[in-house]
Amino acid sequence: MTDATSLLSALAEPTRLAAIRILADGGEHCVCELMLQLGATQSRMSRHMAALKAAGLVTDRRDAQWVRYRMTADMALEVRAVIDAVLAIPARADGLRTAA
Amino acid sequence: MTDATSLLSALAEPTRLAAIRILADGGEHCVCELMLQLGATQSRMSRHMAALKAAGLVTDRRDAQWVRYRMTADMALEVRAVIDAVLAIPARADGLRTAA
DNA sequence: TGGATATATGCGCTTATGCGCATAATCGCA
DNA sequence: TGCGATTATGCGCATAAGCGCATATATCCA
Repeated sequence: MTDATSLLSALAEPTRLAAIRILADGGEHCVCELMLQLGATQSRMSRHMAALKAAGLVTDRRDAQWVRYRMTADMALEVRAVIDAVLAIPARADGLRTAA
Repeated sequence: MTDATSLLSALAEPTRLAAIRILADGGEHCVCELMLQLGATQSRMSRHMAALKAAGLVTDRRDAQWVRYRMTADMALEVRAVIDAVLAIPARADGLRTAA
């Protein structure tokens, strides 16, 4: 799973990458917040987060009726380095909402 | 074109990533060499290289009947950083030949 | 228990992606 | 000019990916 291709595939989608950008603040974010900020449908957002989770990039935690996502803590250094390098690339209108 | 998503998409394919690994030595490599080392069909290899070229990651140069590919020299620093980070991830049997 | 909120998932559809096959295009050389 | 070697490309096909819609599931609260 630490193979580069699956990592890159997980990141190579605008909405997913935008979600990673949000989670990069180190905090927890529920699906509802992510879908609002990214202007995504509920099912769409849910599935994309599931994909990121399957790739091992994020972790989820149930909190009452919410599911809080956060970046995986114990990530391989090489993987984390790739993510950091990717985030260093200025974000386009990747999957932004009103961009405000 | 410097947007992260297209960069990641270009890299998120085993054969293409394996080609980048080969080109990372800084030298020039013809399609014939790449297809041999990676065990890819001629048309397949040609198209993948075209994809990398379209993404701005490689440059081609006609040399007699050969087309020599090499990593793009004047690449954005952020892009180069991503590539380097990706290459730091140990290669699986990505698209290797006899692995010998 | 019942309703409201939040998230996940089955299903079908549309589009994108990767592939092989055959063929065209390019170039060197006899 | 004609042939061999190398690379690109048109075409059709199979599969993967992303999406919306509806529905199921989980949790809280009255």
